[in-house]
Amino acid sequence: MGRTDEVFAALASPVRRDVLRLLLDGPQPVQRLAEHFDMRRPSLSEHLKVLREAGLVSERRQGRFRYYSLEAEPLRDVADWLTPYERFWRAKLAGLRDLLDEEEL
Amino acid sequence: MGRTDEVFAALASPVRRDVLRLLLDGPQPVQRLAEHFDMRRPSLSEHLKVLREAGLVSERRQGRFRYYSLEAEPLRDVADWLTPYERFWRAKLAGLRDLLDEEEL
DNA sequence: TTGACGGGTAGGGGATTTCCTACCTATTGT
DNA sequence: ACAATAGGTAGGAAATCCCCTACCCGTCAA
Repeated sequence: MGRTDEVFAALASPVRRDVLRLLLDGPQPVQRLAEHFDMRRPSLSEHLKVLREAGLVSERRQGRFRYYSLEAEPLRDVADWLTPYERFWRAKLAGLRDLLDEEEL
Repeated sequence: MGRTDEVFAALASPVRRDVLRLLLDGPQPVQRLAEHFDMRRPSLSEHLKVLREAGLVSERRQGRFRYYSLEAEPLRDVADWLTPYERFWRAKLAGLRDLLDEEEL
């Protein structure tokens, strides 16, 4: 599994996407993140592990707390992957779909 | 599972992302798509089903062929989801550039 | 020092994924 | 009409995912 694969796989879970959204407000300890989820803490720990291994979060230990921070850089891969499709949904919005269809066949 | 969930889940598979990439060249029958994958056709059919249910492809029957087309519009959800993170990876890049500039001194 | 707290790991169970082979339908060419 | 072709569905096996409980370590406070 390449790194981009891991990033897309990590984003496949709504829980993990929610974690990233929460981290937009800044680094937070696990407990605070856990308040937002209806699951036991070890399960959240595993989600954090997936995010860590995809490079999407980092942790900083401080006393008995572990602050998790957003690492958005791998998301650039997603944005880059998305680029070639952009013109297609823009075309759709502009009502140019018929034109595209003619081009295609 | 909401629609955005389905889209992210569909993109989690490298095979399905490859299918979308192939469809950038225009609608194609299943056979032609299958040439690019090391798997039996029914397995590919199931991947196509996942893409269909996520709204990422559509099919048009013509004779005994089924032409699959890219439907990029749901990808806009992904792009929208990405937006709030953009400034973070830009910040990171700027930081790296600053570091490099310092080193160059 | 001892308990409580923050948070990770181990291991298991059920659900889901992903591949397979076998089979089915619809269309086309002979 | 019949065989071949395009491609979907059925059902099963293996792997993976996601949640759980039980347990572990490190840190802080009494």
